[in-house]
Amino acid sequence: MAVARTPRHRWIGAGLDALATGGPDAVQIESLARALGVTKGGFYGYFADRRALLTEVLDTWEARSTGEVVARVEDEGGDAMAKALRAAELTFSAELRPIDLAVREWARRDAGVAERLRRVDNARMAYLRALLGPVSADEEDLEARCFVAFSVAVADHLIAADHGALARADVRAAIRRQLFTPVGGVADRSGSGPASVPSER
Amino acid sequence: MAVARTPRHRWIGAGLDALATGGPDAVQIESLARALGVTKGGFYGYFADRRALLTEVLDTWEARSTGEVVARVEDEGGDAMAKALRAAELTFSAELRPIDLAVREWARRDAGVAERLRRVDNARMAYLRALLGPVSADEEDLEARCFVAFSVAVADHLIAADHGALARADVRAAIRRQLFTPVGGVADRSGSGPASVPSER
DNA sequence: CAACTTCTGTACGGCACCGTACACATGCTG
DNA sequence: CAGCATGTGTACGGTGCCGTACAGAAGTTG
Repeated sequence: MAVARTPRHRWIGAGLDALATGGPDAVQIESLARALGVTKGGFYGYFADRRALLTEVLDTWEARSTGEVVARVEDEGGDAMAKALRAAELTFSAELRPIDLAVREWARRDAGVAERLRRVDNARMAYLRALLGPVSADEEDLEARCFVAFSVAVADHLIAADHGALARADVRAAIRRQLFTPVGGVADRSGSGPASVPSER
Repeated sequence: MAVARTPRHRWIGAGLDALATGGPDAVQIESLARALGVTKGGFYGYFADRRALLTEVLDTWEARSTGEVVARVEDEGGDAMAKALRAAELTFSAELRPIDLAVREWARRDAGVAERLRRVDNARMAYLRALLGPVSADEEDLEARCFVAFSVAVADHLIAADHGALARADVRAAIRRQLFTPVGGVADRSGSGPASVPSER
């Protein structure tokens, strides 16, 4: 048996890279083959067609974004808050974030992708609720805090504006403090509190 | 002189539609021609090539997103707050928002587009600062409020999560109240206050 | 109405990608 | 080492899009 230089997972990995940098249209078989230093000869032994690859790429992203994150977090242990923070950190890591943004854009045009994203986002939002519940006044306040945290995390790399004398990290830190300030409490200005909006890893 | 059935602005309009729904890759000359019920025969009389069209599509978007918005706002009059709110409403209208999202994704891969987006976002952020300045404690608080408002507006249609018993509009309304609550003040729960995060038009 | 200007349809060559077919090489296995 | 299974390179036909060339239609102007 000839050894496989380019097994399934390498094609999927290359597909994830292409998706992250160029969107779904950039996931092209011949293009991936060039990136892998191969021709497309072996591709069709693993996948029926391009669509099948895209499905598996999404499967992999979904698994990494939920199951694997949960597994790593549970493995590392800690209290509920530490776990939720670590999960957010892993979810918006430098590797996963570009894929996340590409999937969001993709979901605007593909109902199937939108449904996957809904599942994943709901799972993530559940983590956030567990984290921010203790400091929130009621359900409405909790949802508002969660949605703000999620929105800032998603939009951070999509908004190009400057902030005068402040750096983007300063703005994120200020938002983070407000999100973790209990209702009626005084803002904790002491510095690096818990980070629901993770900085670059 | 034969009358032009398909003048410049119609090609640009079709290009904007394609950009909004499918991203820059979907702006294809023969595809636009089909959408216009024409062949590409006349296209190259107006534009040197596809790249030239994309440039003019971006020019048009930039003008509409800044200049035309300002012009309409100034024309309608009102105090500073009313003007800023109207500007936000126009900026995230149903026609402009999909283009806005497509441009943001595009900017991740194209430095020229990123530079345009930076100009536009800075102009928009200046409006927001004028609006939220009076209720903010200091520059950091102001930037945090502006960035939250901007992030929620951008990410609203990119996040697929549900909110339990609440509707997304409820969550947006709660965030809006907090953004407009002066420092140390009590949240105004009376209902429809000013809308920095515009609802669907 | 005739000549002219301008826009549009059609046809073409080139290129890139998809998916198929098949020959070949590579390294197990008896 | 012979035989075989499997992954890979190469070649091909089909399709869709880009950009060019040109002929003809449509409307304008004298």
